Amino acid sequence: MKPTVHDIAKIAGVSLATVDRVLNGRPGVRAVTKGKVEEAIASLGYVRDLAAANLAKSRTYSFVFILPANDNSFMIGLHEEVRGAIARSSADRSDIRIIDVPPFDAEALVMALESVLLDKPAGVAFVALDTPEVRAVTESLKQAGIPMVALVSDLPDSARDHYAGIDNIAAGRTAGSLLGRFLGGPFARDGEATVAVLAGSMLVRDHRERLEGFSAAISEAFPNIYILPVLEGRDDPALAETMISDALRRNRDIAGIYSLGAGNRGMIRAIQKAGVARRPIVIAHELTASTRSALSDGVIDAVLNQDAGHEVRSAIRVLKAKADGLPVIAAQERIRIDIFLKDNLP
Amino acid sequence: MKPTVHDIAKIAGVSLATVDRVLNGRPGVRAVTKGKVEEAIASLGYVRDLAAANLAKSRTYSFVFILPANDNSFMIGLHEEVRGAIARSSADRSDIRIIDVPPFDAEALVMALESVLLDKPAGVAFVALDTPEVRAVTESLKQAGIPMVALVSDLPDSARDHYAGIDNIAAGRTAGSLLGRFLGGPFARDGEATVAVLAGSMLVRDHRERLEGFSAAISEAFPNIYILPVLEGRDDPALAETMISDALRRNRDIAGIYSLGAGNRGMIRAIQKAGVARRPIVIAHELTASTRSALSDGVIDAVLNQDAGHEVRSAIRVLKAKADGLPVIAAQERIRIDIFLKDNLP
DNA sequence: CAATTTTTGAGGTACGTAAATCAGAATTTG
DNA sequence: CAAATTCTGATTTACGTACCTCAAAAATTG
Repeated sequence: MKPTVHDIAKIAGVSLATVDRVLNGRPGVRAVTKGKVEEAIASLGYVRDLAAANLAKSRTYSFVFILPANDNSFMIGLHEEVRGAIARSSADRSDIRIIDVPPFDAEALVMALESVLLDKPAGVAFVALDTPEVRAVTESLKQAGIPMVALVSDLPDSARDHYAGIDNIAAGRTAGSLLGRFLGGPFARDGEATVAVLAGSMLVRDHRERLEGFSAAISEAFPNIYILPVLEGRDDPALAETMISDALRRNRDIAGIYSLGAGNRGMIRAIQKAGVARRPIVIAHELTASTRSALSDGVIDAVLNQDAGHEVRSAIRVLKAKADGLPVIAAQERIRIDIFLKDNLP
Repeated sequence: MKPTVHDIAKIAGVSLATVDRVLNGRPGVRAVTKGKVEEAIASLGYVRDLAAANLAKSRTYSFVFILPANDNSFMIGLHEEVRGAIARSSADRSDIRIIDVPPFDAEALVMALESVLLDKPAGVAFVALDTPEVRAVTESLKQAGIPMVALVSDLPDSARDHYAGIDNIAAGRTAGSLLGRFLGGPFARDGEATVAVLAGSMLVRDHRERLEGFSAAISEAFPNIYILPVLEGRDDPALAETMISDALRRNRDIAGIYSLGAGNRGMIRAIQKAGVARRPIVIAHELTASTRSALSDGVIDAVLNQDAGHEVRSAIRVLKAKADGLPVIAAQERIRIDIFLKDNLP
C-alpha cells in the first residue's frame, strides 16, 4: 500500500497534527521534530495524494486564457480549442476563463494581464506580444506567484514559465529546405530560381523568426535561389491576393512561394487565377479548410502546421503542474511542427 | 457550486442510498424511482467527481503492457517510455506492469494475453501480431470486459478498442512523395530513376503497409521511378549492410533508398562505404541515435518518426478513459507521423 | 523556580463518493 | 388480508488529506 500521513506519524513517533504542520509548512514545529518527520517522509517515499488533497481543499484550478480576437482560421480554431477545454473542465477540477483582446494591441494585452493580477487565478496563458511593457507585467505576475504560459507566440527573456508553441526558426528552416529541394525538379535549369515570401507582418515575432529560418536555410543550402523582398499581407486574404497577383505578373519566373502567415485563401486564389504555365511550388503555414483543399488539389505542396488543440491542452497541463509545484514531462510538452503533404493529411 | 449526490437526493426527493443505487447500477430500485433520480441528475447536470469516487473506492488502475523483447532502438525506447510511465504511475493511481514476449512470436503473445485474462487488469496494451489466434484471444478479453489498445502495430477487425500508432500507409505514401520530389533535383535527367526499398520483414503488417503506401504514391505521381525488388533485412544491421552494399554495387544508378524498418545503422554504414559519386536520396524510419546523426551529416535526407512516448502516454490515457467509460478526445490521441529534416531536429 | 511562551497531541469536521447495515415502508403474492 | 417480498430511508464508516480547536507538555525566559 501507498504510505499515508498516518504512516508518517507512526514512523516519526509524532502526531498527525505535527505531520500536517510539516507537510503544509505551518508554524509551530521545532527543527528537531521537523527533521524526524522529514526523515520518515523520505524513508517511506511518501507522496501526497493530490486527488485527496484537492478534495479536502475543495480546490478548483482557475485558469485564464488571454486570446487575440483575430478572425483568421487559426485564431478561431484556437478559441474553439479553449472552449472545448472549458467544456471538459468540470471533469478535471479546473475553471477556465477567456479574455478577448484586440489583436496586435500590446496596451490591451497589458491591461488584460493587469486585470488578471487582481483575481489571482492559478495560472495564465496568453498569446504574447513582444514589447517591454508586456515583459514588465509578467514580472508583476511572477511576483504574485501566478504561473504563466506563452501560447503560440513566445516572449523570451521574460518571467513566463513556459512556451506552448512551435520553434518558428526551425519551421522557417524546414520550409526553406523543402522548397529548395522541391524546386530542384521542374525548375532546376542550373539551380537558379526566384521565390516570393508572403508574411503577415514583420512586427510579429513568429513571422520574423520564420523568415529568418527560411532565409538562413536557403542561403546555406541553395545559394542560387533568390528571395524577393517580403510581401506583408497583414494576414488579410484580400490584400494577400492582390500582392501575390501583382508579384506573379511582374515577375513571371517566380518558381516558389513561402507563405508564412495567414490570409492563405487570397494567395491560393491569386495562384489559381494567374494561370501560369508552370505553377510555383508553394509552402504555407497552418492547416485550415482552404490550405487543406489547396493541398489536395496540388495548388499547395506542403503545409507546416501547429496543432492548436495540442497547444491548449499542453498549456493547461503545464499550468496545472506549475500550480502544484510538479515537474512537467518535457517531451510531452514539446509542440511539434507538423508537416503535411497531400499524402498524410489527417 | 458543482452539484453533488446530496443535491440529487434532495431534488429527486429520495435518499442518498437510492441515488447511490441508481448511480452505481445496484439493484433494488423501482423503475419509477429510478426515473425520478435520473431526471434530477439530468436537470442538475450532475457529473460524478471521479477523484472522490476513486478515493472512496481506493481504486488503482492496473494496466498491463505486453512488449516484444526486441533489441532495436525503437523497441528499447518503447520499453523505456513504459518504464517512465511506471515511475510516474503512483501519482495517477495507476499500476503498470510489463510482460516481455519473444518478438514475432504469435504463440507467446497469445499466452501472455491469456495470462492477463486471469488477473483481470483495468486494461491491456500490446504490440499486435496479425494472426487469427491473436484475434481470437482479443475476443475473450473483450468478453471479460478488459479494454485493449493495440500499440505501434495494429490489429484491425479485432476486438481491440483503440490503436495507438501511426497510419503506416500514409507514412509510406509520404515517404514516396518526398523521395520522388527530392529525386527531382540531382537525378532528374528525364525523370527516370531507380530506387531500392529496405524492409525488416514482409510478414509484419506495419512494413507491408508502408511498402504499399510507398509504391502507390510513387506509381501515381512518379511513373518513371522504378522500384527494385524489396530487400528484407530482418531489422538486423549486419544483414542490412550486406544487402545495401550488394545492391549499390550491382546497380550503380540507385538514386534513392527507402528504409521502412529497423537496422538503419547497417544501411548507413553501407552507404558511407560505397563512396558513390552521387549519393542516393535516403528516407528512413524512426529517429534514433544513428539516424539522427546520419540526418545531420547529410547521409539521410528525411526521417519519418513515431514518438514512442506519445504512443505510450496515449495508450494509458485511452485505457483509463475506457476503464471509466469516458469518451476519448480523438484529436489528442491521433499519433502523428513526424517528419524530420536536418532543419527541424528536436 | 515560577511565569510565560512555544511546541505537541488528541480529537474532530470536512471534501464527494462508495458501500454497507438495518429498519420501515410499499408492493406483490397466495 | 396476512405473509412474503421488494423497495426505500436513515445512518454509518471509509478513502487520504486539510484545517481547526483545545488542552497538555515541553522549553524558554525572567
